[in-house]
Amino acid sequence: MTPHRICDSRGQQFSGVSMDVFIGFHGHVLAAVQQLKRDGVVPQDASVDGISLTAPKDPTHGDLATNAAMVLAKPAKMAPRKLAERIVPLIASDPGIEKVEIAGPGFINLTLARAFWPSVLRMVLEQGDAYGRSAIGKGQAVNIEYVSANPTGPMHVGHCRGAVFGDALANLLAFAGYDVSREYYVNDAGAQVDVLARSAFLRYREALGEDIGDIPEGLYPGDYLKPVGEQLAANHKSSLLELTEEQWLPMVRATALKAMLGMIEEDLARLDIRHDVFFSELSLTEGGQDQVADTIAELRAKGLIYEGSLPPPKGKIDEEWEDREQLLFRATEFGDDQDRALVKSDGSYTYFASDIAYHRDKFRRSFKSMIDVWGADHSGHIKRMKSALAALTDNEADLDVKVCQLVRLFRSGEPVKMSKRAGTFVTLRDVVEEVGAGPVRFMMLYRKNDAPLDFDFAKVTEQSRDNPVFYVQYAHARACSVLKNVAERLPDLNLEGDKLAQADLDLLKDDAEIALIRRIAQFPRIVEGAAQAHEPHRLGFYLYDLSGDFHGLWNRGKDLPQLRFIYENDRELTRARIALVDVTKRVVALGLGILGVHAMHELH
RNA sequence: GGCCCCGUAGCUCAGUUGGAUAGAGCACCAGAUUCCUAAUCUGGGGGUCACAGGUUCGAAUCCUGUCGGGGUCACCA
Repeated sequence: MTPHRICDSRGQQFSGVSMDVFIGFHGHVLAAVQQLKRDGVVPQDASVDGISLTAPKDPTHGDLATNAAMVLAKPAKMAPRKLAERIVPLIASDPGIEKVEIAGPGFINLTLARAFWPSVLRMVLEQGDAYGRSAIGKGQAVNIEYVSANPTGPMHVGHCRGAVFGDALANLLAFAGYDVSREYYVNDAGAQVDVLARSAFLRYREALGEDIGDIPEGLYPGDYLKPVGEQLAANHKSSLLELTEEQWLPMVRATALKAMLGMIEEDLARLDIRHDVFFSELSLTEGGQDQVADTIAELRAKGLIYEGSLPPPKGKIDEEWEDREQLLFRATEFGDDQDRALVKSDGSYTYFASDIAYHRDKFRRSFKSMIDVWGADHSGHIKRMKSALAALTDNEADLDVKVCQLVRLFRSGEPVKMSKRAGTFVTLRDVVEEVGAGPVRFMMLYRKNDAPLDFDFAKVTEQSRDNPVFYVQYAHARACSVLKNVAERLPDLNLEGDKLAQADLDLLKDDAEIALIRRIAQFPRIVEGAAQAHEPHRLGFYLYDLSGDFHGLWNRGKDLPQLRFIYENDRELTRARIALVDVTKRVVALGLGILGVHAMHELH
């Protein structure tokens, strides 16, 4: 593929397929391999799956490198470098490729024609906000379940990371061409919501004028239940007092649940998080049906359910532990270290039992691909959940459980102490109000999900290079600033819309300029890689690097005025550089958009 | 004791799913520095990728074992 074909193809070549600017060259390498197969140099059945085409870290290795010769050396029974010599002439003829070299153990390094890089810019300008979008998802439906915090109170910081992670991952997958459904599993069936109801009932009595004293041990003490009590008092006057707990509890519970969910939705909205579906656990067993029982029956039919007793828990001695026969799922058949209980001693279903039914329901809603975002304390449950789902769906469903490790809060290096009992835990709302949604989101994503994360209130608002939030936002703001300045200083320079794409981009020759373009060209690959690995943090690190290249280029203009973006002595060159600035700005904004962070036009 | 995660520069962490001489930021050292509204900038030193085996053309990455740190371990959610 030549550079010209790349920039001339408007809808066709890039609609529906990867916008990776290197994809054409990859095809080229594969075509060369096909030729060698026809020539009998490489056996027909040799796999080409391992052949990659990547941008090497070291620029002296060219723009692109392929391992094709090394991968095929064994099936072809040839030394890698010998085989490389056969491949080289087959790709060297492409006019888009300036130089082909064999290096190291058998890498084939391609140096692209200098004119290729400006063509990348032109393409990005034409693609606009579609740049980097991918079709690898093929419209496949993906269900991503995240947050799912118990509806018994406001969200605290602990929920924050999973919430942001799940939301950004959902954005990312949507950007990569998946059909994403965002789901919240509402645990409205367990004992904790009865506790919620009793706590609300106490507040109801308080609202009626009764002195309730201290909140008893075992009930939720938070003030956030006072409005619920007042609402109950307004709706029912004192009538609930006449009823038995059995009678009032369902009513009070429903009112309290609705209030709690409303509060949680508000908290999430502060972080720009909105779910498509709130799935009620209670709904699994309501309305004359019992999906949990159905689920257990299905598993029983597969011979995976039995009555038995479990060995006592190891590690700590639990006084209340009693040996009893219970209904168990054969998780050990799937590599779990124990079979798992489905029914509690009081006869109700365990959380696990409901959760299986819930995942079965997702599958029945035709989601074959599911992602769950869990806190680290639930990691021990992954195996049993996967086991149960595999059993129920005959391995047709794919479940990826992403575990978010703990967030440790700091204030200028000092750990923030939190105690639920003392009521000193930091809520999600506190954090967002103090530092803003954007910084919270970015910091929560600037780490691998399975590594612990330190969150320092002072750090996220610091204006320096070691605060990535600021550094990336600053790149965007700086680009905006340059665009604004050029419009003022050179008002007759036509920079509107697609005029920018007509700038003579070949004038961009400086190494720092090319380096920035190379980074921009990586964007679609980063998106695809992050989407496939379910790792949004890669995007955050990419944006930091991209911002570094951009700031670096700006800094060079300090010493060398001829390298400044706005160079009044050369209007055409300025136009070309403005195109580069504009594209950089767009890519930063696109990347931030996927992370769910609003790109700022000015910083103060 | 079982299972899961982690172990990379003095510190905090990346590492394109197995690629070439392992990279950033902070800190440290040496220079430069009043600016296209904006974080000062440039360069430098610093590593047995916890350890030992294995897999192969090639391992920080995959497998096994050891050591160290964290989480979790009937019924709760």
